[in-house]
Amino acid sequence: MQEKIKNWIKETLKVEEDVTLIHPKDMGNGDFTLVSLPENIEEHLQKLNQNKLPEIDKIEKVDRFINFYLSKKFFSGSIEEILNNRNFAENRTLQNKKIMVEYTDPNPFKPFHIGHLMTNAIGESIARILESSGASVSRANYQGDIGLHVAKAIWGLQKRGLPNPDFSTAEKANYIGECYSLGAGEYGPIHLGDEEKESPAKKEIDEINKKIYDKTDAKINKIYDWGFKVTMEAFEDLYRILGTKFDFYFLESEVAQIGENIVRDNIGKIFKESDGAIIFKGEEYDPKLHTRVFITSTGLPTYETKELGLAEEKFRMNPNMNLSIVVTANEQLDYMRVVAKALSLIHTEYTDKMKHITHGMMRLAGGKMSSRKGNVVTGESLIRDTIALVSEKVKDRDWDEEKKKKISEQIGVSAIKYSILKQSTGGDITYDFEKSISFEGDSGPYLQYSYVRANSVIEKAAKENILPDPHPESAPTEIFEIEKMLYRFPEIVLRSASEYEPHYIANYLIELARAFNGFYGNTLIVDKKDKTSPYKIALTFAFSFVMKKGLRLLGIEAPEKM
RNA sequence: GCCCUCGUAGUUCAAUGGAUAGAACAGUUCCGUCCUAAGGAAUAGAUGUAAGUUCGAUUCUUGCCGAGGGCACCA
Repeated sequence: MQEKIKNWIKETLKVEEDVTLIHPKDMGNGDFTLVSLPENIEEHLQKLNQNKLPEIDKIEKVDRFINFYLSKKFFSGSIEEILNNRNFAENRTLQNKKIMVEYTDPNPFKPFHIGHLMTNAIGESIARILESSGASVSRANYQGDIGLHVAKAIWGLQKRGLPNPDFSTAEKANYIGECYSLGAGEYGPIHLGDEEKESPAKKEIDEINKKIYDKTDAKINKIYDWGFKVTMEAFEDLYRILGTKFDFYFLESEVAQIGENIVRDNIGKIFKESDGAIIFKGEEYDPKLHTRVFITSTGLPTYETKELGLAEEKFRMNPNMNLSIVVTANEQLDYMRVVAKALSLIHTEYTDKMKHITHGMMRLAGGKMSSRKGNVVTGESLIRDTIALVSEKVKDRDWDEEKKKKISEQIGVSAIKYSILKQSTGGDITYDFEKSISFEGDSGPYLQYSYVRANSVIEKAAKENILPDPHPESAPTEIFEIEKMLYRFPEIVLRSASEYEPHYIANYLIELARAFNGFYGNTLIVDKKDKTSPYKIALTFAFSFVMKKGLRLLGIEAPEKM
């Protein structure tokens, strides 16, 4: 609609350059506003009025703004479109584009952290938003299956012994996480007064680390295989609850050699030797970049090198890929720029096909983290605790156990995901545990609740045999705020996709829910005596459809009951 | 020291260079037999600072102040 009005304005006024057409902040100022310079404004107004589009009811001038009011007919038409078009709000801007999104990236043998939870929520939502623009999206997960962290966990497992076989997968994974913490704590130097001494555990852990690489110790191999399987299974359980299904799993051990070959093939051209290490001098290409080590003086490939191997592997596995997106925390921003520069020198054809999206840290309000005591708040425990608290709230509902479990998961996950996605990616967020479980106001459960309310209205209408009717003849003359918002959904989705920003959708949905709840509170929707009831029910249908679709784009499920 | 990100109500967050800077939580008031009150209505409260560009700046540029992250053998 925005494009249509823009084109009409350009044609009518015979201007070539783009015009500024926006939604006014205050709906009392119409549905669209043309911002123009003071000269000729009267003349423009006259021309526009003479050549008025059928969808436009009224045009008026306030200061230098020309405001357009859409007609009731347009709104009822948009409601009709929402009801008839299952693909409403989808677009084809990325049709035939192959995009890979890498996100989550937890490490086997380590806990699923809050950071992984954030990356997952953002990555999944971006994947879905791109899909709704017609892209063919594959989801990728990259995991560190080798390295010191694994050795620390195995050292801890040897010290404490394997967990009780009756433990659930999640409990076993937590146990492994504790063993990792034990190993990590013992690895550091011991302080004796002012003296610093290497801990005896360091030597043992380094020894284990070597054996993990060369696979010569049968006992360690066995623990490794068991631990790898347990943590990966535990991650899968979380992905199921979170609503993610990955198409590709990349492992550090698989891409390390590929990356090393790339680096060694380009020594002298792109990479240089320095103090025995192989480095890339980023600042020679761009003052904003810096030098990074790709292969250490002991001959081991670093993270940067593995990242090169990973990129190459992605393009190999997914030929003709148009875009490779990686979602990580902010702290990787500067490394990734250097890596991206090196990669674009090796493969110029990748230069415009890589995008790095970063997010901030999640801080927990109220001092909930107490790592020393071992009860660290992990992503896994955050999900578990939130769901448990929701379960408590719905325990008296008249549903069977399975339904209670499912709905508690849907609500708990939405509480967490919404608090991550409601604000722009990039900044730190504060997760207030207490607020999230109170479900008040600006929250995922509030959106879900609005959806459930709409559905129960629809159910009631069905029982009373009132059919929805979006045609203007049955519409009340009043134009509801909710009508003025529903038709804008496709614009919001488009913007989210082009900026890779889910929060536009989250903010839109909260305003939409508020508009619907206002409508719901002030209007009797299902009423046999009311001739406009079928229109109001159609409106409710349209709201329910858009809300469900919007929640889906955020990676949040819409429960049938709450 | 250099590079990146960011400073908006008491708090947590919004605002494609446009109108009176939007919400939510906390505060003060109302609305209970009703399509689920996990709700609705009302009320009060903010752009770190100094310049510049512009008809017009929270948004763009620069200085300063403040916060976080990154700057070679960890990932």
